[in-house]
Amino acid sequence: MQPTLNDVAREAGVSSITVSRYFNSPDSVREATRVKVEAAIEKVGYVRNMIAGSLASASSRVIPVIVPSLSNVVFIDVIKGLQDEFEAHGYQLLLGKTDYDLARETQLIRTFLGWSAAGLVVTGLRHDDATRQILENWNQPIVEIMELGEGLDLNVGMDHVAAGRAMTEHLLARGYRTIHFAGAELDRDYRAAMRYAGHREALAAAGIEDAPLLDLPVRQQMTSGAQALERIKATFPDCDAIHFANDDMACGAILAAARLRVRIPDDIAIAGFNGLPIGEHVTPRLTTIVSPREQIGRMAARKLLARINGEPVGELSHDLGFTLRVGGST
Amino acid sequence: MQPTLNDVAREAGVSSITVSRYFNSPDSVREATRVKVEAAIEKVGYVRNMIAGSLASASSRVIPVIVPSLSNVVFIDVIKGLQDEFEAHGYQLLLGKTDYDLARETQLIRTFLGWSAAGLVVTGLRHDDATRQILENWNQPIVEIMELGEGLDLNVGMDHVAAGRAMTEHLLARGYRTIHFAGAELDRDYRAAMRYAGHREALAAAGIEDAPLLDLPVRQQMTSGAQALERIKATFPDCDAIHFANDDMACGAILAAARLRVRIPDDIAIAGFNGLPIGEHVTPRLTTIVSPREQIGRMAARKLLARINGEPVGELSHDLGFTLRVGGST
DNA sequence: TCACTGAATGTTAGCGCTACCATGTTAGCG
DNA sequence: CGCTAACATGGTAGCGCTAACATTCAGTGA
Repeated sequence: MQPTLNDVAREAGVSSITVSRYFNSPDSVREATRVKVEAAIEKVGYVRNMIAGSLASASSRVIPVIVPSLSNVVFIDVIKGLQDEFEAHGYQLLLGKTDYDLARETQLIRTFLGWSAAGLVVTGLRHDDATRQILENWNQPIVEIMELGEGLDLNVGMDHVAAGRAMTEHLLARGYRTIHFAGAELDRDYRAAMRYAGHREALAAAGIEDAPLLDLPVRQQMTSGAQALERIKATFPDCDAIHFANDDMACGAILAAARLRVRIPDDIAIAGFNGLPIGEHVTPRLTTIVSPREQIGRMAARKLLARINGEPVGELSHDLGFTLRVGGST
Repeated sequence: MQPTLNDVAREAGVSSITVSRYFNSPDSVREATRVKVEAAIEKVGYVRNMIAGSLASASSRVIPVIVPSLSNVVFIDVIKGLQDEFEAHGYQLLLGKTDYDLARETQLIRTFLGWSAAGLVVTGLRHDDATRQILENWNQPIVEIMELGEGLDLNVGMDHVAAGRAMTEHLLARGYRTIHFAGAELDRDYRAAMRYAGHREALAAAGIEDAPLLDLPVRQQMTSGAQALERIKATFPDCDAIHFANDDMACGAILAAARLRVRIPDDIAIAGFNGLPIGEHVTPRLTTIVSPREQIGRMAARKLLARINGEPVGELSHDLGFTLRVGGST
């Protein structure tokens, strides 16, 4: 049997609540007591029982993080940022994955509420009515991440419509006119669809009404990218640029270009989104939009922790922006 | 306030323990009762309080997973496998990261024990004495993943020495003789160092005693790869093959080859390790060893769950093997 | 010296659930 | 129809901790 607070208390010659305070509000125990307690903890080999503490205080130092997928580097980077901040502040990250299924999201959130979580991080602003209802009645802080807008509580992300617009404005400024947008399963990856919307806006602003879209079924992103390039080249010989939904596809296209006898950017320019390292290593370098993935995680964690600790959080919605990184591919 | 088991019980006209049984051993409640309980749960909007349940039963459906890093795709894939299996069986994954620091590992494990975890997944077989002592006294199942050997309890992974040997045997069979091994921070990435040991074995077996090693400080893996190629080409003009510690570095080298005026494989052959998708997209295709990352996660989870449920687990140590995938780079 | 104050510590009563044992209920059988 | 066995359900205690209030203690000024 593991030793309990009482064992420590007996050993230290104090009451158990004093030991509890030693952990939870160290400033409220005297130096001399602290020393005794520390010695006793060491001696009996005490390990805090988080479960009991959470039950008694009706809140646990656990924060569920719900993401749609773990196959996408984007979410990995976000998780990294979250995990770093949480761990540094003594909070544990509980990982949930929806596979882009809103019903699954509801189910996960239900389960997680049973953990008396201190807060919640959830991807996106689109939820089930059921999810929305549960969360509106839950009185712990929530951060919705990735995109920007009117949310349930806190919100950290970037403007995907603006990002799509910015990239297409760049392509137009470079003189490209017949710009195709290529993505994979845009119905589930609705943030990519938002970038496509921005893309259309930019084209419309330049007087171009036609915004051809190639929406492939996902297999493997790089393969889809290569396939997209091949398909567009064959079908639309006058296409002069492809705006890809992400860097993986874009790099897949660049890497396949030699084989397909396409010169980049002379025959077709290629643009991506995310700013993954690989974009810096292909030839020519990929023009892309660097998304603040890890920062989103960090900032989301910080806001959540601030809210939990009753500190000011500033603006409810936090835009972390993005950067256009121009390479040789456009 | 959230409704409790008692509220459900009152509503259903049964006792709270019956509702508890409805959740924990559904087979032991009568059909008629089950229906009443279900209706009551629905009516009051009951959500199970996992914390209270875990305290009472002294075990929670939580499984801590400890990995050294989240920046490495390898661990991401493993986590994906683990998460899939755990989630399907109603277990939650608690994520911990050591940053390759064994003392941090001890600390994390201590914290996690306070969660009355049902089991534990930890990376590698090398641990602190403190960690070892804690875990030996802990009577819940443990899986050590990635490498193979005599462990604390269960063990799922692959043989890294054999993998290194296999690749170098392939290179030797292709006729390469002056083979350099290039890695990054091999002291912390000791599994890569094991592959280097296998590499040396293969060379020795072929009567080659010299096994030059380039161990770079990590910056970004692809960049290090490019750098390694550049450095080796400049310093060792007669080197005819580089055996890289991983695919990222190897692909970094392949992508930098044109710029460095190195023809692959004619001037220098390139080999990697892991079997990442990108290896299939570079030109020439990367020769690599496909590691069973996601399977390691799945198998580890399955063994752990089997042990938790008192089912047979088979061999304590499970070798998931590896495959040599030959591309044009060798 | 004593009342007075604020800081430090203690007492008590649960948090919501499940283990354990006790009791009731049903079906099967001679 | 009574008896038994198997099944279904209930009562009670307690998991290890913390919230809330109660008490003690040290230090202060009159």
